[in-house]
Amino acid sequence: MLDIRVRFAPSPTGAPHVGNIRTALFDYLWARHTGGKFILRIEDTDQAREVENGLELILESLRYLGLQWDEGPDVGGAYGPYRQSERLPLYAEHAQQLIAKGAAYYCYCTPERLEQMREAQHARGESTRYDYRCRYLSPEERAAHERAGDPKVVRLAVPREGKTTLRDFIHGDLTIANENVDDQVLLKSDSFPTYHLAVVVDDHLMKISHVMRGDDWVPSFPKHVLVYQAFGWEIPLHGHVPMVTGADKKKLGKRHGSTSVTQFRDDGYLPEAMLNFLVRLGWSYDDKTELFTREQLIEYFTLDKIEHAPAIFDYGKLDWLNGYYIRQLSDDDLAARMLPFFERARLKADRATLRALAPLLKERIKKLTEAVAWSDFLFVDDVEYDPRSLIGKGMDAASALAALRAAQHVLEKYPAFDDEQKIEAELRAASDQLGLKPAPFFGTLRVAVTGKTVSPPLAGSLGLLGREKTLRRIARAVMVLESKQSGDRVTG
RNA sequence: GCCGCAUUCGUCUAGUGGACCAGGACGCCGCCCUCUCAAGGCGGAGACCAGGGGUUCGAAUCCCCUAUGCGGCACCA
Repeated sequence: MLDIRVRFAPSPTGAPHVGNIRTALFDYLWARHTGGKFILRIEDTDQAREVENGLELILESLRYLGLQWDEGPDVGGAYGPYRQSERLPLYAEHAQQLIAKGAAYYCYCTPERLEQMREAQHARGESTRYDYRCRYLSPEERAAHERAGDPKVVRLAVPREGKTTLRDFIHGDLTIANENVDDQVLLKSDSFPTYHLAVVVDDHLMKISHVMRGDDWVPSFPKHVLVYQAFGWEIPLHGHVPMVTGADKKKLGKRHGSTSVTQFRDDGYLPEAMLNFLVRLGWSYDDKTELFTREQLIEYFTLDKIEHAPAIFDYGKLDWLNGYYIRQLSDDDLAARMLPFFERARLKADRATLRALAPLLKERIKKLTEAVAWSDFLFVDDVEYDPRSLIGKGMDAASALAALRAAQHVLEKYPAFDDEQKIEAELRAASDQLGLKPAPFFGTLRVAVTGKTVSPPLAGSLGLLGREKTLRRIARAVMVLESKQSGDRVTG
């Protein structure tokens, strides 16, 4: 039985994208499912595109989702280093071997020349590709370039005939005619490898058993297969996972909304919801199950259930899932997870209050960020609102005033608001006595106390707000209505 | 332009020749519950399985063609 070793190999060019991280999830699940190893390798071979905190963003994203890696740049492992920029000699050496085997050659073409070449090809309506100029250089010409010290790259010598096939465990056999494959650069003039050399060398050296990557890599598989064959290496199992797209079916990008994993974290999405959502983009277990715990995913995940076609990232369904997982949280847990969002909003929310608030918000919020807007009235001195909203539908200023005074009477009797059920019952009775339906009665009280027309259940909210603030706010609302009434009389 | 991949309700998907006049979930609509908002319960609309040819007693499922969409065509990954 072969040792399962799968790797996630991002390049540190920015915050990891949900599409990429979905692939990482598949990698992780496959490793855990099989008892294999999940390896993190950093493909930092493009110095120009690298971002300073790129590595940190990758690690953060993986940690947020709990995709723990077994080998990687920070934890090491038997096949390191795990940063390609630290493996340069390896690539140079292997490029050398390919040249010796006649599978690759030095190319002295300048970027300017290549640019002109492509322009000309484009003008002629041809597909752009290297024109083989340096592939067939005479020994003399080659020596001249060497003597002149011209910068050079190493290019793969792709056969001009035949075709190359890759057995893909998601798509089946993929085949591309060699005549359509470019003589790709393998080693750049700055002595860094390109992706095409580095992946093959590293996947082989790191004994990777399964290569999973996005569908957008399909067109370049022949280059990799050819390199494997030139070395005489066994080709790992490959699977090209379908793309994750926006609603317009185009590759997910900034214009589609949030796309980076860390952004979702900051927007208040739970890792368990993200995990569940991401895995269902391109993978399913059966015809009924939508909800999966991490443990279940590890148990159920198999490669044969991966979808072939691209999937649209449905933000609405993610919200539903997130709401579902929030409802499953214990009050303590929810409180702990909400805390940072209140801190970020500069509200002095203490753990105990949040813990008591949790059951009230649990079934009302879809994201942790929403907790703040629902409950900020608890953590400020006073609330602002449009006085007109004190008067509900079917009410007038007089009835609203009566409702508030009745509430005042009821609430003043209680030294503490701890018996919510009893308070609610009494408020209801008071409302009844005034001949008001509960809706307008509680509505007026709600605005007076929370400043909102929508809030968590009132009795619970009053309990959390406390007697002093509650009564103060009601008294203020009474004054507002009184002055409004007298004002009405004066002007009317 | 060339090459490649894909195509089941709006969306994510189940489906691998008969159990499918196509099942589940999100969303949507209605009802119930209800102090607001949710959550929850119940019910409903929604896919001639991209189109056209075959193969077969029988096709969403196999083959061919077409269409459409997407992806790739760098000394980027």
